[in-house]
Amino acid sequence: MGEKLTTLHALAEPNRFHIVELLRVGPLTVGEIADSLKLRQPQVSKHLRVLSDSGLVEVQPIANRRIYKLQSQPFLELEEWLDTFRNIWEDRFDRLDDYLKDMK
Amino acid sequence: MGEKLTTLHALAEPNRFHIVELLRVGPLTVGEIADSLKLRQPQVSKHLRVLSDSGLVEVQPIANRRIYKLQSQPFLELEEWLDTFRNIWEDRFDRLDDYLKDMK
DNA sequence: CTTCGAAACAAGTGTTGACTTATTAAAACC
DNA sequence: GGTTTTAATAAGTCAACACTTGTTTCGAAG
Repeated sequence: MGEKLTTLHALAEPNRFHIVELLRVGPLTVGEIADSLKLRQPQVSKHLRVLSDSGLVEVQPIANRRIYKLQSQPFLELEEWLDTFRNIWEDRFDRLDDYLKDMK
Repeated sequence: MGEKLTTLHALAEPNRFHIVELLRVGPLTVGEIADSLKLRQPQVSKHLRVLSDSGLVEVQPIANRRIYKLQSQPFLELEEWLDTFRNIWEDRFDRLDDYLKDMK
């Protein structure tokens, strides 16, 4: 799976998306996230696993707890990809007409 | 569901992602996409439905055929959202230290 | 060394959704 | 009007995955 697809897949799940929004304020532990989202701890761990595998999140174990924080790379790469579409919107001197001509 | 989530969900499926990559070259009919991806026509129609519902794609019916083309808005909105993270990477004068202090 | 707290791991359940084949709808052509 | 083509819709199957409860691991503290 391409890394862009992995990133998209990780972000597309509502609760994981919510976790990312929570983490943008600052690092959080598993328990804190579980409380916020009203999810059970194991499920939160699963979601964090997916986010971690996709590189969107990083763990830092402190004693008992594991502190999760956002990681910039996947976000930046996804934004780069979206940026490659800009050219398309701009120099679209309507290609649809050309297409229709070819069809005859 | 938020529109960002809808967009992410639509893009996160590998074949739909592939369809978007095909359409960036130019508009295509259902049949052309099905041939390219080696998928059956009904499945391609389903995928296009999802893309259309999310606003990523627009239809233009010409006689028998339906021509699909990309639509810029959802891409731009998603990029805007990603852009709001830039601040975070920059002014992160490591908040992790603060967090650890609070925990004691 | 026993207990307590936090979080990962295991196994099972239910739902979502990607695919299949078959059918229908609608436009073009004979 | 019947046939052909293109694509949407319907119904059913199967796999992926979000969630549950229960158990295990591991560090800290008594």
